[in-house]
Amino acid sequence: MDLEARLHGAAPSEHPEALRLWLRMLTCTQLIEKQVRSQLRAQFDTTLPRFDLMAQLERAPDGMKMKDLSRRMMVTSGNITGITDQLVAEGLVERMDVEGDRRAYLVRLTPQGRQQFNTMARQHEQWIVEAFATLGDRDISTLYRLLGKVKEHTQNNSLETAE
Amino acid sequence: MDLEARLHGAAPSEHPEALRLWLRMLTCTQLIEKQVRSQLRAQFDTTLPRFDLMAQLERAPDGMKMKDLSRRMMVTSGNITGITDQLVAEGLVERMDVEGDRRAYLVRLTPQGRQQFNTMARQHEQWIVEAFATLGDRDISTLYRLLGKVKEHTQNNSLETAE
DNA sequence: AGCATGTTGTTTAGGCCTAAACTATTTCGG
DNA sequence: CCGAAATAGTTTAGGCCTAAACAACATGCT
Repeated sequence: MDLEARLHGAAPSEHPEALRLWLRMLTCTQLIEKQVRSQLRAQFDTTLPRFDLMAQLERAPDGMKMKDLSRRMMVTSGNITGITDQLVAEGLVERMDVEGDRRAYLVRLTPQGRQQFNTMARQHEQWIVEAFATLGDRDISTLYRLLGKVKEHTQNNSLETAE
Repeated sequence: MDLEARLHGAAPSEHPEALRLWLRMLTCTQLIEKQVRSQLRAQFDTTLPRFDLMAQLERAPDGMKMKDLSRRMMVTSGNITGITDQLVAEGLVERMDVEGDRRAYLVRLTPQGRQQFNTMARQHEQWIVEAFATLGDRDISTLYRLLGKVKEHTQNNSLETAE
């Protein structure tokens, strides 16, 4: 039922708190994400990656290059190719040539895609608000601030190790 | 580069804080998880799901039924079948008949599997400690407590909607 | 006992995701 | 200008994950 009982059976550890926190964080995101995926599927017959890609495009009315989508979504280019293909087939998104660079495409929402995304985004926000409804404004901003530190630290760290 | 700029372009929302928090939380877990996956691959030539399954078994010296693994890891039975097959092929895990129930198996670590897991678990803990190294003990326990509220709330909620 | 119902694990089809190899194009140094 | 290196996107092979259908077995009711 629960991921949070996973490790450190044999080796007595010096920092069990960080590990417990990590497992709890993972459990939370998985629970919420499962909810969101299941609702997207049930109510809109779509998937989270498709929704996420459309969410990126919604903020770029003139379209985005696939490479930029890949960077923003933190996934490989090959992955973007696949998701885009499907959204194109569903008529929600279109590839446009980039003048001045015959390698690249601009991807943008079709009017139908934009309309459908807006409907989904309203629902999506409700699901998320409900997921955190147990927390007060103060708790939410505390969480946001602390996770900000973790995010900065991890991003800097992965730059180092990637070098 | 960053998921945290995803939604609410058109519809002015009433609770943007929860949404921002969610996107940041997702970014954090994805960054850390990518690190862990990449290290598991580089250092031990294995994957996170395999590691997670072994972590479950490490705490159950007499083995676990596949259904219990499925519940604990919050994934489908079919998924457990696949991961177990691979670990069996690698000699890290074994299926044993359950006396009194000819449908089920007990899965447990082989001695080799247990040894390899302990080595990996020590490294894994280090990676996690480093991921949260920017936070003090007090921040960690605050995060842990607040996420505990989210976890309880979401678990209760999913029970309701599943009924 | 006998049958309906539920449970355990497997299989299948399909989507997501990656790393690595590949194609086509652009850019840049000389 | 020309060749080398970099970049954009695609393809491929393979692992993860799900939902749904299925086979084998267990349980419980009458």
